Amino acid sequence: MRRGIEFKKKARIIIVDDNYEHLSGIKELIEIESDFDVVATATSASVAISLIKKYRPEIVLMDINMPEKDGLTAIAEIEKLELGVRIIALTGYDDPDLIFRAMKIGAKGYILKTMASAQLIYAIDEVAAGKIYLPATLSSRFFEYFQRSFKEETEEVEDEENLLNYLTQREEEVLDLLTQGITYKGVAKKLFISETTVKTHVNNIFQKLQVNDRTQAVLYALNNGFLNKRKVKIAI
Amino acid sequence: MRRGIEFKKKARIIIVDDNYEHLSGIKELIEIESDFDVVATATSASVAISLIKKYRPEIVLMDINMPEKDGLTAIAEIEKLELGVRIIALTGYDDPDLIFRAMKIGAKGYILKTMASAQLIYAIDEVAAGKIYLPATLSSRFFEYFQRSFKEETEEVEDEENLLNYLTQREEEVLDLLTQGITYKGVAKKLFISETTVKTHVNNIFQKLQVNDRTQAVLYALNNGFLNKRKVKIAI
DNA sequence: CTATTTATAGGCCATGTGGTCTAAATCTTT
DNA sequence: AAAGATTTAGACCACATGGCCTATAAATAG
Repeated sequence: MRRGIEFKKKARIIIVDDNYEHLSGIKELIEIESDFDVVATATSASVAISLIKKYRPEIVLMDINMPEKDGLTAIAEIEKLELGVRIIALTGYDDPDLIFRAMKIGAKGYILKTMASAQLIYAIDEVAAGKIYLPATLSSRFFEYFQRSFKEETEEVEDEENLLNYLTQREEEVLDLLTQGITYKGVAKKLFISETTVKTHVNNIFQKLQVNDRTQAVLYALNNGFLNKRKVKIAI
Repeated sequence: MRRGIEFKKKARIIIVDDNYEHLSGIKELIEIESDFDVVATATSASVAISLIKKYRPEIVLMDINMPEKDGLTAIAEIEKLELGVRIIALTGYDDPDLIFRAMKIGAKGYILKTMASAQLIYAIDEVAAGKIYLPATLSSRFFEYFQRSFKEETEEVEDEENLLNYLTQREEEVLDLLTQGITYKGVAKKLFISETTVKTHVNNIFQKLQVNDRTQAVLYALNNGFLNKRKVKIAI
């Protein structure tokens, strides 16, 4: 929109792809069809990382199907450097899990090799402008995967019998302190009750949770959303 | 594309909005501009839920800024019913947190009231076709929020000194068994070593983790990505 | 080839933990 | 008002746990 008025800095790009044919193909495409500046290319992730440190490009196009060090690991490593490099993942597969993982570790875009070249340029444009770019088809997949993984997560917790529901208020308080690694004495002091009372509560908790020591009780509590209960209430 | 050839079932829609003006506006818009069937409308979430149970619509347009029972809670409840209803969240705010939460609990679309009516129809079209629809601007926000929350999550774990790194392999094995709530005896059996050896390891673990009982050790391990280490290695 | 680390194991003792039983005061529910 | 659940508390006992110490074989590092 404001093109032509604002100063247009050519974004510098590094392309990484173990397939040399494809690499030079993309390079040419970008040089001809766009006004980005391809400052370097690499056919392996390790070389790419040193090049990135050297050239500090704005954008990295990263093939994530490479032998030895794979692209995802490379992306994670680059992100860790915190150089402000914006990485676009490039691959032949529209596997939702792959997309999800790439976005999770910080990729700012994800495009398929089969996509039209115009879309590649557009993606770079968007990412260079600070946005995140996923083609509509992929973002749909991403969302499905996202929702599915989230549903499983909450289902696991709410599923069937959650023995935590049988605990009384006081027992929950005691368990809460147990999950902080506090002893009988400590709990007694905090709740202003005697140590034996705490023991009684703890024994009742064990029976209700069907465990026989505090570690198992704490693990049960943690695995069954004891701490999450509050979090979920606030978060959703 | 295959329009006209395939049998076109009119998707049934229920619209929920506490603002009556707006509600009827959308209703008219849909009835005139699309061929969806608005089977009912509601101005409160609780009424909406009973209507949904009765009419079993394919699509629900849900305003998420409503008094009393808010839209997000309503969406969560409807999703829990597992009626296969596809919900589109409708609101005036493009708050990324709100978008994220809506998608998290299962909304299949999210559109702003300020958006053009054509976009609303398009969104319904997409969602009715089984896809998930987020306008480009919102999906960008969503992704940013997604990445940010994920980054924080991993940073918390990798941050600074992780005392777990000082543990030897054997100590990690022992701790692993402790995080499963196993006693000295059990650990000894599993590792084919004597009970006193286990105690020695455990004591060393305590010192390294700067704790003084197993519960605290387990909690430290869990909070500092002990179990995640493997997961992360496999997952990323 | 020594020095260090790691894994192994034992003893001793204080204290924490868990099992079981009883029981009273208080609060809910019917 | 009676029945039931919850919270409180005690006694008793077996055993698990944790602190502290020493010590040896094996592996690793310098």
